[in-house]
Amino acid sequence: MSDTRWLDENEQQTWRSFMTATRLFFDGIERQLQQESGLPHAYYEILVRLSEVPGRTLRMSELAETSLSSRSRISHSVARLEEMGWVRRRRCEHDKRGQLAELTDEGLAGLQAAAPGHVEAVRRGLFDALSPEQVAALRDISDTLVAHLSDKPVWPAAADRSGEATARKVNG
Amino acid sequence: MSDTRWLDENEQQTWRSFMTATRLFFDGIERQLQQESGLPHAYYEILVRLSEVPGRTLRMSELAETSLSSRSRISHSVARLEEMGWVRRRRCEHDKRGQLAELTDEGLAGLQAAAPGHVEAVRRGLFDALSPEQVAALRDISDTLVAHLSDKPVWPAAADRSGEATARKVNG
DNA sequence: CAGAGTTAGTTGAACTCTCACTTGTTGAGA
DNA sequence: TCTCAACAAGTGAGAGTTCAACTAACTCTG
Repeated sequence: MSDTRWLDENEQQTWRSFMTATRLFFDGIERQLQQESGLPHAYYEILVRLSEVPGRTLRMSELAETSLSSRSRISHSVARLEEMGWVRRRRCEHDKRGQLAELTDEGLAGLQAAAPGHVEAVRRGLFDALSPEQVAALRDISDTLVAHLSDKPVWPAAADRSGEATARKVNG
Repeated sequence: MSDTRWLDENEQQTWRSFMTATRLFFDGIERQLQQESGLPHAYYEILVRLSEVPGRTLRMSELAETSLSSRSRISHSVARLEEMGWVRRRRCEHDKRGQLAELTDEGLAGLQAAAPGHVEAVRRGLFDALSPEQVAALRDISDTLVAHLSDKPVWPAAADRSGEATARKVNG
């Protein structure tokens, strides 16, 4: 631990620029969605996932995985979306522990209403700025990072995403 | 508004990959800092900015700008850091509206204690995964985006960052 | 210099997210 | 079959962020 691999000048500047770019960009995305559709980006993504699946229905845990959310977050989010009438919860037939989240017609309509503004924001903030070569490079880099981080994430996943029972056993 | 410039297949996949990569990466950064140092990444950045400036002191609004935070966020964050004894607030001489935020010795020590783990996480999550060419490309892309988004952000800045008085005047 | 408008910073409410804990269910092995 | 670890999901407290409203100080301009 004593010999930290510090960042050199180039890495330092790359890191800061990357951080600044992503903050500026995602803050803008978040604000656009919030203001025009009253929806956090995370909620929008949940709706997208549901809309893309046959039956517009997914188990809570699958929804959590595909939206890169914790189960707890999905519970809270779906509860909120259910209040809005955009998602409906149903019991799971074969596993009584399970719950199914289904996108309602209202939810689909809401998503379709929100989509144009959101897509426009993504285009303006990202693709309008980058050359085709940069877009290709960005995709390559992102794919590399996703592969890298899916295997061994920067930091062990939250206790919430299961495994805490094991940890308890091991530790106590 | 009716002719949305939808994303084509390549853009769609680039966008999703980019989103996934940044989420995975920054979630990891956040978790590492929180667990090892009990600090949100935003707070860490505040400490870094203060540590880099002569006198380890910055006006609240300058701090807000360089940390890409709203004034309100900075107010809350500095209040929290002050409670911890890591930052001290002082009055500003020449502008009685102003407040100066100063990094204390404890704050500097805390930052120095947090740094190695954080830097290691950045390296493991980002630079260990990418080739030198990819790092160069990432820097180029990020610089491009920062320049683009600083000029015309995806979405108008929050009311908090001033200008709402003007808006009120124009609208009313 | 008076008043209008602007700027610096704070505050509180509302909301989301995380973490740790709890409930109820499933399934494998003694 | 009984038992207990593993799993699915929900819950509530605590923390951070945002937004709008507010106070106070500054600065123009007539």
